Amino acid sequence: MKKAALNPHLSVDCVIFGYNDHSLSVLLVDREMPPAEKANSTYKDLKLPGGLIYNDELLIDAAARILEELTTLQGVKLNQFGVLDSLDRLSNEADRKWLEQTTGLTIDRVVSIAYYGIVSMKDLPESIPSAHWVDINNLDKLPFDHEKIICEALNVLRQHFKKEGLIFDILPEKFTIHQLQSTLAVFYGEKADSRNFRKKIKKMDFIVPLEEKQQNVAHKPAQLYRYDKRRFRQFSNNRINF
Amino acid sequence: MKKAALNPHLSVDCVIFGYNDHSLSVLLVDREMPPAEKANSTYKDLKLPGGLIYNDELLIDAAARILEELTTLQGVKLNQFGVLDSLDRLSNEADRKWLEQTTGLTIDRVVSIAYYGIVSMKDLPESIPSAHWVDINNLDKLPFDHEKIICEALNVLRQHFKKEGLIFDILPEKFTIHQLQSTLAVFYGEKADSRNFRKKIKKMDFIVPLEEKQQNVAHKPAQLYRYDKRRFRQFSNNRINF
DNA sequence: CCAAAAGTGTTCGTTCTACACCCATGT
DNA sequence: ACATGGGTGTAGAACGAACACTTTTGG
Repeated sequence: MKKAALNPHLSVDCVIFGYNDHSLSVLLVDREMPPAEKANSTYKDLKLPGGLIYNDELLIDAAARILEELTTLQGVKLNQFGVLDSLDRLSNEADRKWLEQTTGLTIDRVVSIAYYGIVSMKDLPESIPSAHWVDINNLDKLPFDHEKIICEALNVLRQHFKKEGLIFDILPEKFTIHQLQSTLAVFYGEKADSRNFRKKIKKMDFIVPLEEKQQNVAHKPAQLYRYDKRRFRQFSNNRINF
Repeated sequence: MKKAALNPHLSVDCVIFGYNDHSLSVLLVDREMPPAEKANSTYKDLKLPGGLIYNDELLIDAAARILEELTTLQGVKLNQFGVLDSLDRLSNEADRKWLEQTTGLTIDRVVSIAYYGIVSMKDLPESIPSAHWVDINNLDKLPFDHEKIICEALNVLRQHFKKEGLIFDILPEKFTIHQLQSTLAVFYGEKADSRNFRKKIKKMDFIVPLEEKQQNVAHKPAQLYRYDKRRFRQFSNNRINF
């Protein structure tokens, strides 16, 4: 029930990372094209979820809305990380026609603002209609500059883990050091020495031990910790040492 | 001689830092307003140089063009660092009218992409018509969110010094360690121990000693160095230790 | 001979790295 | 009893911080 019009010059694109215990994927959506065009395209018909914004809409709200429309995902925390303004983004005639057909507008120039988000694939239904998880290491050719965007998103995301404590957004409220370490490992693709890792963590006073341990696990139950955002903001002079 | 139209939805803003041996300033331009409005405004009539882009223009080209139009500065290397999309950017009626009058367009929503640049004030004419250098520590109230933008620009700039070797863009091709250190000091507002600084620098093999020394200086002539971009890209695993 | 910046080493504390074994629990 | 992850300590290397004096040049 939007009153404002679509803005034919501004779009958003979303890079949604999905992780589980072992792998990291990106969410891509199907692009429907007229069959004639389909034959011509050198690309797979997968793209990042994205689209035009409304004139009375914040970019981040547009990103959330479009993500929901295309993938049904809700409540994903989105972070802006880039701007795409090259003049040849629509140089593929099929791409432009597709946009004009799906929006009903005349499109000449679209600048796109890029967002990324992270979700746990385990918390989601097995499959999402008209969307697909693609492993970060198996990306095929994608339309536009979408590969570059994804790569850039991953870099920014890793920085945000360090600078903004973003990792704690995707951990449960109570977590073990092991969980923290192996979640990080998924995003960095490597696992460091766990003794040294523990030493580091214990020095970070924004990671607070609870008076509580794991229960019902088939091994020595682990100490649980929580993340104290306030202490992080105050104390840390920026940049965690992960 | 542009054929394309102004894009009423997209603008750029430029934060141009000017430095000399001792201080760091930002370039602001006068904003002409009808006298009636002028009386109402709580702001000084200074703003960041910025304006709408043309539809066939890259954002960075627009930024360079607008910077030149408003300040006559040419050839400043510009770096994108932010996006401004809040809905109340034009909630000050005077601001919106000013935009509509100067562009001749109906303006409802403008998203702005922010760029920063750095120039040596010594290399420029004493005064620039209708523009002013304002010391970074003496910023008065500015329209919109321009104060926040400037602050953000400075943070990003400091990061780019470390991550992208940006500092070497503003040093002469042949420079001394002292020059490097005191230039950094202007942007960080502090100067560290020079013995330790030298030790650090000597370990960076992308800072290469030349077979050449200063001449005609009233003190022991200093070793000159150059910056080797290729070695920096290859070797440095990102982030100089300044 | 003075002013001005160049250049140089050592010590001490901190942090980083590499590395191997026993512990508590559920099945 | 075994499988699973939880949890611990130490030694050596690398790094960062603090610190003061001599050198070379031009004026």
